[in-house]
Amino acid sequence: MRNRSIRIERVFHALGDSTRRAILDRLVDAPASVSKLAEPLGITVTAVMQHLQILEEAKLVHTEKTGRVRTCRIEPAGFDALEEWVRAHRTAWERRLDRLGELLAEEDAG
Amino acid sequence: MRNRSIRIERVFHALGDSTRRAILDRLVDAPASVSKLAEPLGITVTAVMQHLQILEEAKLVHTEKTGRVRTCRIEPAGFDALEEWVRAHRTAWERRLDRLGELLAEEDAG
DNA sequence: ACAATACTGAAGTATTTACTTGACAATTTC
DNA sequence: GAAATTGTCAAGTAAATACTTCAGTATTGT
Repeated sequence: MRNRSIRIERVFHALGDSTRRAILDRLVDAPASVSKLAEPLGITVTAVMQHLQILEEAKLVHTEKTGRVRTCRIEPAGFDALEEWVRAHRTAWERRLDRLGELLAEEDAG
Repeated sequence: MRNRSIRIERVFHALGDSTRRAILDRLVDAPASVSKLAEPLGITVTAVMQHLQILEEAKLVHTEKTGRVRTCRIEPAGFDALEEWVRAHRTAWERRLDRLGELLAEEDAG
């Protein structure tokens, strides 16, 4: 079994904010420094740092500081966890509908 | 082109709360009334109503009132939008990594 | 008709959250 | 080594959010 222990809680919390999603949108194109991320968002570097912390906890972003600049990149683990969650819920729901369908078919036949 | 106009904004906002996710978990198993949803959550029916409104706006849940009871069911549209978003972001990111790989390979060769 | 059930609406509260400011630390660059 | 760049820390604020209570309104059962 793969390490699925990334708390989906954190992933959803992280993605629940539009600024953080904007950060992800940006990082999908290319890695960026904290100040480069802040610039188009019109918020302070401090604010971006706070968002980055949440994104890191959700394993949606990985950051690394070399010298005085912190480089931020997409990390796929959080996305994996999210996709997994959606898939699990959808299939559970579809299975139920199938069972329901069978029951109705039986009723019709009987 | 399919109807993708469900605001992903709303989907993420809806899923950003653990009580709402618990409601979804419950509805995946079976449809339920508002009071049945409230019972195991230990919150008032009013609170559940407020959550349901948000889940409906995100098209994750559909509710329908017949008589005095409102029945709540999973609606797949919101899940579709979510899956779509994850996939789009992942592929964009992977495409970039591929381009980067090619560039590095060229550098090595040259 | 009356009581019980199931939800709805308005209004209030306490906490969380996104953001700021301002002071500071660590690199680069000149 | 002085000055600019880039990030970090602590503390504060205003708005959003998840709840609550209480007072209704339909609908159903006796």
